[in-house]
Amino acid sequence: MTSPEDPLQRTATDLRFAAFRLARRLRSVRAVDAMSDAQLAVLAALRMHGRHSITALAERERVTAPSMSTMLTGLEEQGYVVRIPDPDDRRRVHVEITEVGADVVAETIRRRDELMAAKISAAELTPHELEVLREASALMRRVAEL
Amino acid sequence: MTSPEDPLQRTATDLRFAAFRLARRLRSVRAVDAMSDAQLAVLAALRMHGRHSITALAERERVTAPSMSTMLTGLEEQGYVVRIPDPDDRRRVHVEITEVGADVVAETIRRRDELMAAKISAAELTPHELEVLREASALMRRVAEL
DNA sequence: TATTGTTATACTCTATAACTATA
DNA sequence: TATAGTTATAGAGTATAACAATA
Repeated sequence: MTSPEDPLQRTATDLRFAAFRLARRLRSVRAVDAMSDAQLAVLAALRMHGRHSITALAERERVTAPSMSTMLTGLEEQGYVVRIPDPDDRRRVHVEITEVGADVVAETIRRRDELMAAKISAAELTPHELEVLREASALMRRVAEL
Repeated sequence: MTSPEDPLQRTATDLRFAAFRLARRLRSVRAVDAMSDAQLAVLAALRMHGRHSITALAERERVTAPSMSTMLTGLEEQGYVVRIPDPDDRRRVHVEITEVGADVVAETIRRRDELMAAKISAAELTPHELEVLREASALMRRVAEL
């Protein structure tokens, strides 16, 4: 067990709070107003990791296959993804992001990075503080993957 | 404008990505399975900032008043909040978190901190790296508030 | 008239259960 | 039989429009 005074536990609490705050603030920035977080997360996964079967995509996003299926129908109707039948296994479907879909993700990321950069700039950090944030980013990714 | 090689812009991108990753991973931890992120956010706001009018709470959570009203009805039925009529202005209602509601928030935070601490521990960080995360947490909060 | 909150209605995201098609 | 995906149905959270009560 860890006590509240344990530096590790204190760091955990601080980091949990800070990451939530920052993520929440950034999440409100979108390229397309009508796009939900759930839809954006699916597009981002497809853009980063390439085509997925419905089942694989559902597992990655931690939703059920029927939920993913209906969400994909919506994304497909809006032209952000395409369903591609698998020629070797006719039960399967590959889902791929379209150019338009990828553009929406790229533009959203661009706007979020822009906001993030504006905030960091406004904070007038010292070179040391900037370096701390850089190092911490890498550590946070490492910690999150465990 | 900033270029992609700009250290500030690079830090912004790294930090945006890391904060999202970490927050997403933590968000999946709950004290009560049936509780949604939206409900938890409302309870956390009430616990941290005290009683709110419906309008004020809707603004804080960036949803419309009707959305907040229906969500509160659900939370009230589950015993997590109470509506208290304002004696001086009979249009207004104050929303307050109950002890049960506060316990749910506290337990959720406890579990998330526990997970966070376990991950940091598993990462076997050096004292320097731990200190970097601590400093960065404070900087991130400062940046997020701007 | 303006403000505070609710009700009516509709759409999306989520789930579970039941189904179809294919392996 | 098992697997991949869809359809049917229901509940929660979101919105806008229309409304009631009060200031």
